[in-house]
Amino acid sequence: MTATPEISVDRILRALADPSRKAIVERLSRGPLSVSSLAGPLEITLTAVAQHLQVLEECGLVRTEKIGRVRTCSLETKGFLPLEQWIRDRRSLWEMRLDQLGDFLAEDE
Amino acid sequence: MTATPEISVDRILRALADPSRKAIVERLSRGPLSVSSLAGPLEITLTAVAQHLQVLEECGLVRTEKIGRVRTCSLETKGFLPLEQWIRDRRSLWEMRLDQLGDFLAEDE
DNA sequence: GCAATACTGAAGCCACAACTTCACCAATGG
DNA sequence: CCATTGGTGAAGTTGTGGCTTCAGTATTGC
Repeated sequence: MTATPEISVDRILRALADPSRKAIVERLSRGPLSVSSLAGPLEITLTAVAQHLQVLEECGLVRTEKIGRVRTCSLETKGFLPLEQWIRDRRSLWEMRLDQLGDFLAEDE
Repeated sequence: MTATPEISVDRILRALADPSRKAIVERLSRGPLSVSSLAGPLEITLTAVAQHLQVLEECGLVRTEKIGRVRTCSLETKGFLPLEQWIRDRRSLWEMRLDQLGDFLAEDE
């Protein structure tokens, strides 16, 4: 019933799996930054950072806005929701199954 | 202050970013399965599945036990906790920052 | 005991994605 | 108005990870 349910989870996972992109998300969670100030601490070129930002933006984890010549990037926390929901689904399916099993076994651990 | 804090999140994300491994996790969330029954629906060899399972086991998302010649694989839902915590941390850091901003601005959206 | 099943280990292939470089454009400021 | 800063686009390089094949071991059933 959600908008783009499954595909987005794949893209979010792929996006966050890269160490540079994960680092970008972590830095942005402390507040918005320009592309060049993001590039500083990371040991990669400005171009690479811009490429990462495009991926993060496409999967809804980051929002950017260009004012003058500066592009300001900020975290879109709503972007995490599909992933969080996916994890919850795994757990609830698993526990549902364990309940059925409980009809037969009544053991500890 | 957690056990293996940051490294494990990286490994969990890398593990789940692969479509085959994500599919394995999804199928296992409905209940334990053997390696060969996991391999069936996926269009890859048994060897490939075994390799994926090793990755999933190493990052704590799957537990396996070999009885006789059959290795039974089950989901370890606790394995998701570091990732869930990481997401929560991003959000709370971000919102903390928004609160400070509220001292200056009092706008809607 | 023999065949089939269920997996394991080593080794090699290959596509892709993360990077780079270079050339370029657009704002800003002294 | 020229230099600097901030970013974009295209094109090429390369390492790695996901896959395969093949050969082997161990368990199970007939």
